[in-house]
Amino acid sequence: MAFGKILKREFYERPAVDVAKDLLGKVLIHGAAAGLIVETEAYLGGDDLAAHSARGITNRTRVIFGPPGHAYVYFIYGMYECLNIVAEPEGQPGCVLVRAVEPVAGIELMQRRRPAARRLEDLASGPGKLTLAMGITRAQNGADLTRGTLVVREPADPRRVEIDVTPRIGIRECADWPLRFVVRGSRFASKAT
DNA sequence: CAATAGATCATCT
DNA sequence: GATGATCTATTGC
Repeated sequence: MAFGKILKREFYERPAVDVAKDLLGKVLIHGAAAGLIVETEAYLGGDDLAAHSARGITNRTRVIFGPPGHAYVYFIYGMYECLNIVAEPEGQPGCVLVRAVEPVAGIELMQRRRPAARRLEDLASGPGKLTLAMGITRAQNGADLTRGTLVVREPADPRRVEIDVTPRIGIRECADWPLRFVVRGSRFASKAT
């Protein structure tokens, strides 16, 4: 694989907002499938009531309070899974929802897993689509993203990207907080920009 | 095009 | 028992 180094634990051990912005342009890899991250959202601790961690530690939210650089995968709407990456030092809640990637490897595999996607731009242009395309399920909940089959790497060809900031999608609480980050001009981001 | 309904279940009240 | 960090197909302009 012609990608750069795996991001280290320290990358994730920072405020969720910083991690969310800096993940744009990095490469999400699961097995043979890989994609450039083009859209993320930050979910914070404190008074961010939109975050799953806002009501404290439960069986489901446990990993959000755990060490950074791990995956938080949850099941939503009876049908879809969403991938988050835990940020902040251990003990502090905070994570980054990965909403969309630009497919760069294992594209045929992803297309097989997403027959409904007619165009490359629709393969992983949303949190539910992304997990389907990449084959990510709750089996990956708690997985360490600095080792194993699910990792994030530096891109082979790092490019500087411009970032658009918008409110987060699909939430009721804190619906106007500017915590969604999108690679400007990307055709692979979700549509509700 | 935009708007809407339906699918479907883990989690928390 | 209600709700939700969604997606797709379908309907109606």
